[in-house]
Amino acid sequence: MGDVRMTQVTALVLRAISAGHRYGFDVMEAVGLPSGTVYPALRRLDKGGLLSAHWEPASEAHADRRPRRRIYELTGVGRAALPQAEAKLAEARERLSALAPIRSERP
Amino acid sequence: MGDVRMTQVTALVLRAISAGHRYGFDVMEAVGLPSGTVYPALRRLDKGGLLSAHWEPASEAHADRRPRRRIYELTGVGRAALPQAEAKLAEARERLSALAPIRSERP
DNA sequence: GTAGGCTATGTAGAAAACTACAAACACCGT
DNA sequence: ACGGTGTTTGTAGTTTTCTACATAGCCTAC
Repeated sequence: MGDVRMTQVTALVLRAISAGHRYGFDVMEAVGLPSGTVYPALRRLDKGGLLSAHWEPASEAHADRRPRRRIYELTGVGRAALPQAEAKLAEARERLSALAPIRSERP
Repeated sequence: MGDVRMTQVTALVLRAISAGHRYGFDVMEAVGLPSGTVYPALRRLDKGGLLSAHWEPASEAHADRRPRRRIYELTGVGRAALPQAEAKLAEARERLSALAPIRSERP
């Protein structure tokens, strides 16, 4: 339950979960990042207490004819961290769109 | 002159230089990233041959009453890499704004 | 029965990015 | 002479992210 650094990736993953994307592969597709980035981020958020995780019942996987998924849900702490995540994303969005005008030197 | 990986940060720095922000501190302000991120990125771009660097003449710094600046310019290779950089930034912008809708399962 | 194609989770090792600091120069105030 | 503010460049050490796999379940086709 150490504290989690709110990076761009963790913010994206947290938002994806809050939007209803409940397992790793789905989050990967939603945010467009590879498994080697998403799964470690999910684990950090889990260990940090912002997410809780459990394996779906084998019956569901069997009914859908696919491997079992690991289901993530927002915790209270995770929900409380959402505004901070959105702030981080807004900050990043600004960085990408806005480029400060060139300072005129020695006018 | 090894090849440089086009990351979000290197793309931002490259764009800042192409927009006329010619030294490290200026790039830092333009892109809103700390020195510990920007200076290593500048060095990678320099070593990769996308930028060329030189110290401004001491006379200019003295005239403006400040420490000397290290001036960066786009090389031909750097200019050629700009579209790739913009593509990377567009990709990142999309990731931040768009969140894929939730897949309905077992309809 | 094994090869191939999805789905799904995961890891090892390298590269990059972040935090926190250091250092130097120029000035101003006391 | 010293501390403070501002500009500019930089580094050390840690954490995060990326690339490139690996593994496994479940299915279809050969």
